[in-house]
Amino acid sequence: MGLHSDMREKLISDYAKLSPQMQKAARYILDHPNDVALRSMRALARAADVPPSTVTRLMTAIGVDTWQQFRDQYQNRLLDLPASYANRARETQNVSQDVDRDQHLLESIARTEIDNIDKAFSAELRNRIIEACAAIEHARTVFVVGCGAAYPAAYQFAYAYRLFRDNVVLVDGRSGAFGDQLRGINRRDVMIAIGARPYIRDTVRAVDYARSQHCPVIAICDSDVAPIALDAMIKLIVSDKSQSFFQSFTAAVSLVQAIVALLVARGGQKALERIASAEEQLAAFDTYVEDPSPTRNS
Amino acid sequence: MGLHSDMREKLISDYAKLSPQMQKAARYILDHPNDVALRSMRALARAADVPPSTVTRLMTAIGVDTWQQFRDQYQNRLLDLPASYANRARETQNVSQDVDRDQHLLESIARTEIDNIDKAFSAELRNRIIEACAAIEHARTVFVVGCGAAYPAAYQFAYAYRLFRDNVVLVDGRSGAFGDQLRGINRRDVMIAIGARPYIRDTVRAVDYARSQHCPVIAICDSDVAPIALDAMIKLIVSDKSQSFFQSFTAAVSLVQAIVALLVARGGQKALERIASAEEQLAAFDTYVEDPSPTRNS
DNA sequence: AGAGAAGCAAAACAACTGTTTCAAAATATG
DNA sequence: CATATTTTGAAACAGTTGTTTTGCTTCTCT
Repeated sequence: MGLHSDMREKLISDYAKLSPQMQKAARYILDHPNDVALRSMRALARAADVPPSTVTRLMTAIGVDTWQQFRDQYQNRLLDLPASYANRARETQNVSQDVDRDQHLLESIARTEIDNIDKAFSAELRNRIIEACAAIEHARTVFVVGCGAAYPAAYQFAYAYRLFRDNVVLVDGRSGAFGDQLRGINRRDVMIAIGARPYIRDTVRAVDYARSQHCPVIAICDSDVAPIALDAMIKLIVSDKSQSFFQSFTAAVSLVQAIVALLVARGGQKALERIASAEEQLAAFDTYVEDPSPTRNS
Repeated sequence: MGLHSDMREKLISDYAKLSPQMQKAARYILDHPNDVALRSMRALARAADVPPSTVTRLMTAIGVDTWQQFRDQYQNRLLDLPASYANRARETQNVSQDVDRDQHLLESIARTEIDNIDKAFSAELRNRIIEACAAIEHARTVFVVGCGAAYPAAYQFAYAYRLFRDNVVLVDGRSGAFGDQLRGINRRDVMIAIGARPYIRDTVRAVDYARSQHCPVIAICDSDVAPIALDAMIKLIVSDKSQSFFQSFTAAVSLVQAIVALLVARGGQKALERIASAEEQLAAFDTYVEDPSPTRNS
């Protein structure tokens, strides 16, 4: 919560009680918080025209054990939120050994997942998501590829998208060769490829083929240099950090849902009508059970 | 002008021509730009699992004289970022109100998603997750059911779980009737049922059948009174709130991943060995594209 | 006025920084 | 298959890091 402002307030409240030289140092720090995050202590001392030892003494004077503790707070401020999660994760990792391990693992997983999603919706990514939507809207056919652990995300997109558009093909290689499903792909289509390390050969091959047919690719993956991201028109890089051996595709699923939601929002009334008719159709097939009670939130 | 993106583009464009170890380093840098700004070169090399000399070599390979030049760009980005936020916001506002609306929608989606996951890992739910793991560990066979939008979560569980246990059946009704896949289910098994309103008939029927055979049910759903949650041994209620017409299964996917992670953690060495052999098998089938280095999260 | 305390900066310190060197290992080439 | 080439990591390096120690100065108070 407090983060770097804890330090800031300590400096301000104790300012009067500090010795003149320490005040000089404190003042410089208050005026140049970024120097704390990015430069060395000695460099900062030089800039503040104070010997290094004064800065160390200042740390003990405001009740901070070490310069690194102090600096970390200022670095986290620069990183905005995400890093503070990581720090908390580290803290709790140290405490965990004696307390309930399972509980702690779950807490740690939750933090990581939230962090992943947070990054997936960063300002940078949001702009790319909007670009991706524009590309999808103009495409003749949308091909979605995702194998193994990435399959849920691919499926999710295809399933939701099909409720209001019928120009989507889920390339799953299930019904035999990929070739069948990719036949006729060309520059007027768009391929959404989802995958993270380790990259599955089938996915890479599908992307390569799409590219060879000049079909633009929207890559949802874990790195700018992932095989499926090379030469992609739009790269949506999501974090797949995970506590387990197994990479997390939560952020990818979330991202894919967001794309669909945005497409619907941009589609306006027409999209909503199509969804309504799709639901009617499902109801006609007796897909759903009757569903008496409304949702009741606690 | 370009600042840090100059460096980024150099890394990406030259990536193919770099040696494997340098690629590893380049990749880590592309994925963790903040580490460049805030940590030391040696610390970064350690995190990337690469000797320091490789990083230095990488610098010369991409035509940068010294690490400091490189780092400075990344530090500047960190300093410029907050300002550019405001700038971009203004820009987009001028360009079009639609883009602005899209941005807001995405922000709102992100908040909702994070909120959903937060709830999925509440203290109450964490205890139930641990109970669920215990039940799964003692089961003869684990049946997983999830239709429609819930299918990704079900698939996710089955896929990850199968990497270290072979007693899972993904009940998808794809290969004909559900009946085949549920044959022989009894009290020694456990069924994981995933679904939210509107409840899909097939899922409900599968749960009813399991219950009739005295098979305990772990229900992952949106309400205590969902048809699939009735008489369930363990109910894991997740929020599926969403900005769109379409409920979000992000939290369910995340929860399911957490269960698997916890099962592995509790399985200890034996589970890890099984995962290793499963991965070997996949490698033998030439599933992955060559990508020598193992996943390593920092 | 001088004993005592407080504030201060220079120097010493061990640990760590980024970089270069060099020999071994891996890979390609003939 | 042997040879040439590249790729690689351990060790060495000079410089810098944050911190502690040391001794000198400056002020205070009876």
